[in-house]
Amino acid sequence: MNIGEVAARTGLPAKTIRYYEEIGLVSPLRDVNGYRAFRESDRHKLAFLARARALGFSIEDCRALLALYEDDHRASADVKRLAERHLEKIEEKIRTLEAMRETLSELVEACAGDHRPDCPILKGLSEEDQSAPSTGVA
Amino acid sequence: MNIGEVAARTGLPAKTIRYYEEIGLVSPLRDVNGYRAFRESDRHKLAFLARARALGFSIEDCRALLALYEDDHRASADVKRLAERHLEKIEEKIRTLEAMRETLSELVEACAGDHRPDCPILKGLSEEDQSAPSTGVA
DNA sequence: ATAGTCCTTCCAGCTGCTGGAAGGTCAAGG
DNA sequence: CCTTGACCTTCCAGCAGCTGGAAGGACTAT
Repeated sequence: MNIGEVAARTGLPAKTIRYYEEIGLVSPLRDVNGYRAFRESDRHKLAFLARARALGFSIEDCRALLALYEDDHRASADVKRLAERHLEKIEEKIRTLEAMRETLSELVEACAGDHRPDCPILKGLSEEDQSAPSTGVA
Repeated sequence: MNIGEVAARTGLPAKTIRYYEEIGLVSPLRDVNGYRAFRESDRHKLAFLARARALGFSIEDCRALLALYEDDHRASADVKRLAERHLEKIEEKIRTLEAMRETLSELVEACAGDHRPDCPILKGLSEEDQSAPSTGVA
């Protein structure tokens, strides 16, 4: 299988697949012409990665998940721990975004949105009394 | 005011303030010794930026907001449009993250998390029948 | 004079790709 | 045999938004 077919079948851009090879997530063979030759197992790995990435796992998490996936003697506890930590990060991000939404939607609602310069949004952003809210978002 | 004081009073790291100067968001004066000399107006701008960033606005959005803030003849409609577009992006991100949380928490719950290798999380990630979910997340 | 804390610039690196240039390879058609 | 076009290759640069560190100057207190 050439990279184009793998890309089509996994939904990953060819560029991304090359990048994953570069960082050692997959190691396709090479044809004599220099083209990457993907085995079924490579394609399978890449599909796994695509799904893990779609769930928001970092590349390093994906690497760990893949290692666990390929380890017959893994303990499901290790996988679960990883997933739980990730779940917490997602929930944290959701909370941060919801706080932003809350504040922002209040400001937006208060704004007339007409030709005049008076604007509660700008006013809210320039108010001195609130210390800069630290969202801790990455 | 030196950078240290501004950093302490805005909550922004000095490094970030230097970066904001580099990209033209603020233009502090310079003392004869080469130190940045921040005016009240600079500090105010930086506090504005800190709050806008905390609401998740991109740097370019912040630049636009700052320009509107300093334009006495702005129309609040312009500010509102910008904020609404950003609000939509936030909501989109929340939806994406909630979908991740949904899937992930199901997998986590299904996983025994013990010493055995059987793991619904890894199984879920390796299943072929579902095409790689496209979350459209950035 | 010295120590310690500030400040300066510059360069490199983080995540996870993505775009583009310059060029090799292959299959089909004339 | 030659060309066209679609594929593939490598390499280099860039995105956002900082962050860390090195190397060195400036200021304050003793």
